[in-house]
Amino acid sequence: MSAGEAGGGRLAARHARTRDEILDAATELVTDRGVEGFSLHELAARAGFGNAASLYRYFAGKREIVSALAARYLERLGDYLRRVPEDLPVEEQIVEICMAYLDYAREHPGTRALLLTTASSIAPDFRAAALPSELVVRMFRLGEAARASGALDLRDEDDIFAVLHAGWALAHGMAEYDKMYEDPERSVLRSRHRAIFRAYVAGFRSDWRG
Amino acid sequence: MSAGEAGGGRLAARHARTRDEILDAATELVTDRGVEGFSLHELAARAGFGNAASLYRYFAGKREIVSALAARYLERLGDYLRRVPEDLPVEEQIVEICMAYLDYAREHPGTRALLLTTASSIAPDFRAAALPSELVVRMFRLGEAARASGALDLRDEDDIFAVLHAGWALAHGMAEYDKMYEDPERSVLRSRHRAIFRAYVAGFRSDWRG
DNA sequence: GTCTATAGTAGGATAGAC
DNA sequence: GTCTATCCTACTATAGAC
Repeated sequence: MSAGEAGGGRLAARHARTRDEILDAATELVTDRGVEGFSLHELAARAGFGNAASLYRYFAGKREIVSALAARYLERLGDYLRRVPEDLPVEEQIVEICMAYLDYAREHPGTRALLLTTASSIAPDFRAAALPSELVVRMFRLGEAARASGALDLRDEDDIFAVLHAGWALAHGMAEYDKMYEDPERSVLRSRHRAIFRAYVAGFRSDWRG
Repeated sequence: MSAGEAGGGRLAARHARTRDEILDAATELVTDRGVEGFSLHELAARAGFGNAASLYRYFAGKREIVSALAARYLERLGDYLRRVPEDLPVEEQIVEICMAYLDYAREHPGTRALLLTTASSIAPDFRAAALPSELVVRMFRLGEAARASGALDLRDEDDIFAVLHAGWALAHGMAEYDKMYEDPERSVLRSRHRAIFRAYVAGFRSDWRG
């Protein structure tokens, strides 16, 4: 290979690494103060630069940084969800997917907002990409399996949607609640959370329409 | 009564009315763009003033406006919750309280964030006051009644807390979800939402600990 | 590729005429 | 009580030296 190629490759790798480091620093700031609460000046300082100007060698501007950050953590949330074994019984699988969401929220506090909100003032056009469709499909398959096996009382697609809807809402709400009341003994609560998710699933076992 | 008193009273009333109008305008702006997304200039314009300076006759600054807004909507949420009849069966009462939260969220979109988040960049010290303790007490009484009557499988105070925790999370999450996917046929969904809340309560009827 | 310097903008808040 | 005018600060982004 030519020196030019090798040098280019190394430089590109270094460039990518620096981008990652900037995103690492941005993560801390976003966690602490939110997307609109941190400045590029602060970010540059935390990433080891003397001035914000240097950041523009790596990103076109704040919007691009926020976009890249959202993409990164969307991917990471996907990792958590994918880690749930597919061979678990349907009900447990639903519970564990909720737990995975909660785990993500605990381990990446403050990044969830990136995945949900349109950071309008930063990027009027920007909306975080959806979860990989592979995962969305998995959720619906799960609901379909619960319907087919009779594990849950689901009659049609609307019912399946209701269960998934409720699951997302519950997991999201619990993550939100936990964020407000941070707990020193967090590990104790995991079993508690799992029990609540089990109650949620159990609620759909027999007629729940009224 | 003296003319001074009467005049003072009238003027004070007019002052209060203007304050209210400002808050009305602020509600629209907060709903559209969020607490940090609107400027006093915009607010003044929408409230019928030519310039932001006039606002300072009514509020000390933006922080005070946001605080007053939060107080107003906290009170309003209280109204929704109080409207739920106290003589309903326990389970239904829990369901209807969740529905009341959802109704509030639908009818006052965008104000919920005020009640939850610390609007840090606007008011570093500000955190919305809690719900009137009267209402918090009611929730716990409700959980206690569900335990005592055996309507739900609750063994101790932690279990009661778990039910309430789950209810809040579910209602909050559903409101959040609905906000993201606004629906033209919203009224159709109310029965759907109620069914989901019923499923949630039903999940706690028999052993839900695993 | 990092720096200094600075342009350009926006928003909160105040002074003072009327 | 409302207006015009202005100060101050903070922030994004760019230009250009090194």
